[in-house]
Amino acid sequence: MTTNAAPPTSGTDRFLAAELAGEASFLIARARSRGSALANDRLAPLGLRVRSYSVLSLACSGLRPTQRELAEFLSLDPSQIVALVDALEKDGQVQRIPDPSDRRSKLIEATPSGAALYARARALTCEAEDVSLGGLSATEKTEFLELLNKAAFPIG
Amino acid sequence: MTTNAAPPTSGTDRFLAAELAGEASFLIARARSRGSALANDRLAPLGLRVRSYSVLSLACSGLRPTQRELAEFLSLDPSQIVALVDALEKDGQVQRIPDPSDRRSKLIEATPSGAALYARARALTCEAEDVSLGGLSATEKTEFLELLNKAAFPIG
DNA sequence: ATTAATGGTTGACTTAATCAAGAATATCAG
DNA sequence: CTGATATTCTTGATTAAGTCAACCATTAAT
Repeated sequence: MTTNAAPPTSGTDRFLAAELAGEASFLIARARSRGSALANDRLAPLGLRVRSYSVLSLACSGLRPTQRELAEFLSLDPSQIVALVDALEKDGQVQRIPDPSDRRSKLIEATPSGAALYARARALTCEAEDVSLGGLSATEKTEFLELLNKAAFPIG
Repeated sequence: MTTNAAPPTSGTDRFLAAELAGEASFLIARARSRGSALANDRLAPLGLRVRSYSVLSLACSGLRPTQRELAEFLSLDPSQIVALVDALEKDGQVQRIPDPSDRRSKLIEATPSGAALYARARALTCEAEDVSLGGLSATEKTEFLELLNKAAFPIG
């Protein structure tokens, strides 16, 4: 038996001492990488990814977003929304509905099938979130979400 | 004058009521998108991006990481590290040093030029972080970083 | 000494991000 | 109303990022 007193953490723990480990951009990138990998794994059986899931989620919100609004809210390029909605629409989960007040824009709404899919997907992403944030207590989790919200929506 | 009592926030604020707005994966994705866009803009004049910056940062840490360690710590594929180190090395900011204890692996260390570049880059990313997390008070910021750390490094 | 495992590298391939331009519609100035 | 300007969605091109399998050199295990 070697002098193996260290717990089986990770092997790169010594880099926690580096300046980088204190920078938000790095920590967010790493948290996102882990979290979205988890969520994507769980969503895969449903034919969804975190991206398409987020579009489906807003399509299910009853708020009838336009594609432009989806792009802004999700921090994506409008052309990316086109591709995401195309895929969901071809799959019958979502519909493009002509905006009565502006014939340029299209309202994105979930079909019944899409709503059912979302219900299942939502359970999976919540599960993934629980795993992903497993290191946080319940109160820490809510505090974290609150601060994340402020970071994600600066002025608003 | 229309009944425009709402402050000029964003135009998509109504989606804050959607379920999605309470999910960590979405909030993290959005925070990262905003944050890394800010950081990339500031780093661009130095010929860096957040990715290459993070490699340079660890190369400047004095911890002499191997490429494998960089990949693990940064949640990147080893082949991505190759490309990042290639670019930094060709630019003279970083060196591949043969690991005396394992001739397979290479230790990544910053050159003096790389260290100088990092000093300037670090100032810019800190500045970007201040802007990015401008919605948080000082205490909230430290609390946020602490929670982010727990989310980014679950067990460790 | 053979076998298996690891670290770096390359190449192929898929997905994501960025950007410019076009068609349809809406808004605004005069 | 008319012409100029802006907006929405769309397409296409281009670059960056992520994923994966295979290879060589080396190390570790049997």
